[in-house]
Amino acid sequence: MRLPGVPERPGTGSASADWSGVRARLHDGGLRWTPQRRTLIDVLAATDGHVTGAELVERCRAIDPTTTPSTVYRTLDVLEDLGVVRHHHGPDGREEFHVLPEREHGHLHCRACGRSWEVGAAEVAPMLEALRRHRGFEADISHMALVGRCGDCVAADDRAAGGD
Amino acid sequence: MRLPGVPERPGTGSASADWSGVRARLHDGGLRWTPQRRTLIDVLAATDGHVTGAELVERCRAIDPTTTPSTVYRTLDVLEDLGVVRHHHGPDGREEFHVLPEREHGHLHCRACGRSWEVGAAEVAPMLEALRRHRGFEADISHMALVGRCGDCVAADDRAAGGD
DNA sequence: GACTCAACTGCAACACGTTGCATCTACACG
DNA sequence: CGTGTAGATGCAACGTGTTGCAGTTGAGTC
Ligand SMILES: [Mn+2]
Ligand SMILES: [Mn+2]
Ligand SMILES: [Zn+2]
Ligand SMILES: [Zn+2]
Repeated sequence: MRLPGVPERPGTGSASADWSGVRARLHDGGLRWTPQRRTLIDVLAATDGHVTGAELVERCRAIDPTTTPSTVYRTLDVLEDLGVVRHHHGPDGREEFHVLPEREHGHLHCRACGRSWEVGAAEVAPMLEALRRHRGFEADISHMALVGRCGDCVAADDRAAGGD
Repeated sequence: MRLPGVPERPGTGSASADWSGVRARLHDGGLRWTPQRRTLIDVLAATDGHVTGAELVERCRAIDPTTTPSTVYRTLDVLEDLGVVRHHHGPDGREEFHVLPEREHGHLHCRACGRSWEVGAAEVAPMLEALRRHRGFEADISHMALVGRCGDCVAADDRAAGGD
């Protein structure tokens, strides 16, 4: 029973999602609902797109200054088991989390300009399908992060180097 | 003029390679040949396949106990610029180095059993080619690491779960 | 062999997580 | 509403790198 004065700000937060369900799913697994976990869920609900682990710790501390990194990272592990978040690693190996991805996707990171893009499952499916057929290997698309140079940076380099 | 008593153990070390050339190429770039760099080169020359950064630091310390991590990591950066080593990141984001890869390749890591495999450039070329055509993105194959479950572990899971 | 100076090193501090362990607490049950 | 207990927390120590800076050194030049 939602009060009229407290709109849920639909469209904000990731996917206007079933955060309510998380508590129930924790209980179903014999896990617990704690103040620390609620803090992190609040942060995640207000987050869109990709965010680093360190950034999540910082945002939790903004709500509750007593927040401890180990608790946040352990809770993120739990939430990933639940499928609520997914992580991959940036070019330097640091963790990046995606909250409730609507569609499964991999990641592209440009070393030159630092920007990143999502790449839909369909776009990489042929290769992953080939890996499964040839080797039986089932790759985790969400964890995939390709590093390289984006079109803009390649063009810029070409202009600087070979240009006539 | 190699002495008979000090065989080079051909086949050991990576690619029985042109380590001699490294010193010259450093000089060409205005860089220096130091005892610390020689230690790391000695370690790399005796290494086959993939090895973590931490492991390299440890092996340098075995030769020279005064070895400092920052020097090793900075030298690895230099050597990667020279193309002597390549690195990627394991499932946990830690660095793994490959010494003088004979052929360019990506990496497969099984989350369940921890084993890993190389995947030849040809095997992933179609997808990377598609990325280049559609987006202009040039992915670095050597840095690619796909995480998932290998054929053996998938089969084992299937047997445990669905098996009749 | 001495001079010079950019490249290099070592150190200390930091960033990002992870782990072991003692303590605490959510919550199922009576 | 108490009690018991498995699950969760907080802390301290650790692992893996990275960075700023002051001091050192490789190697080109005379
Ligand atoms: Mn990297
Ligand atoms: Mn990972
Ligand atoms: Zn770019
Ligand atoms: Zn496996």
